Amino acid sequence: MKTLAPSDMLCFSLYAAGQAMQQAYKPLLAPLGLTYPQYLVMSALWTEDGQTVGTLGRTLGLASNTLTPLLKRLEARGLITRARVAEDERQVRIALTEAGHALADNAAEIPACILEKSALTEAEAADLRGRIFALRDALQG
Amino acid sequence: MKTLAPSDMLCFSLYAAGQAMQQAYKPLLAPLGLTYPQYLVMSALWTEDGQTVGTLGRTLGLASNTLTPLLKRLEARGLITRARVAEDERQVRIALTEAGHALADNAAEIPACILEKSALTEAEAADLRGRIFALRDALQG
DNA sequence: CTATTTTCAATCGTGCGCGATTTAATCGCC
DNA sequence: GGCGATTAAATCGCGCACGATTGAAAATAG
Repeated sequence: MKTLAPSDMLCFSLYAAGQAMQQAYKPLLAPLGLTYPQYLVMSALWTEDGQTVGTLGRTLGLASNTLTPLLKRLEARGLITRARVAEDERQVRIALTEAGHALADNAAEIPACILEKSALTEAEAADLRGRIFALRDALQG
Repeated sequence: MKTLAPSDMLCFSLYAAGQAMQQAYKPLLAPLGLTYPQYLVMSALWTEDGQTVGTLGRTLGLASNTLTPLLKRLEARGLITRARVAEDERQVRIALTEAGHALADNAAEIPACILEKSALTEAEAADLRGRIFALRDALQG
């Protein structure tokens, strides 16, 4: 059994494309002062404000050991607030500040820019996205 | 313009699938004592031994600031050697030790295991790999 | 109603990724 | 041959990811 070269590995294609994607986002996120994982968190909050750390983690596939420091940085920037939930003091609710909410406007053009860089049509991108999510589901199922 | 939820983003599918892939590899790599990036480096060396740090970096899309510490760990484990190239003392050649070469046998079944976990046929996996590499190329082109 | 178990977030340590800089060797040009 | 420019690797610092543990709050069992 010959060992596969990275260029023949499905896993490496994901690894390399994921990094290329982060590089593609970098110049678009730099004006917002966000890293790529921070942008994902903000996107989740723009979609649904007031999520708990646990809900955010389930959405993004991240645990508190990753999210807590990241959220503290967003809080330090004044983009979010972190507060214990009254009904269940174990949970921490993340809420957008006015500045955090306003940042969505500055990020509005990013998806179109990325789609353009990807050289895919909207339909092709949606199809590929579906296949990749299916792969993720199969891998962790 | 409404902001996209992570689940509607092509970038997030890559991000999430990449992490799921690493998780899928983890139990297979644990017996070898390798992390996933270390496995990619070893795979590159199993494919072509004696590469320089720069060549490895170009193959994997990693710079010396990532590779140097990783390679030092592999060297400390006795899997590789690091030596300056005589004709050009700026370069460092990475060579497999006997142990490093032998480790390929223990890793021989990994690609088949991953393919099985992915729930794809070989042809489907190859097609998806091609599309994802094409996306990477478009993003960094 | 107390005791055990479970759940949620935070903390700690390790290993990537990468921007920026440094050091050293080689190349190009004169 | 000498010298500035380029190239290769290493170093430094920061921000993720994640396994493991901790501490506190809530749910459950007895």
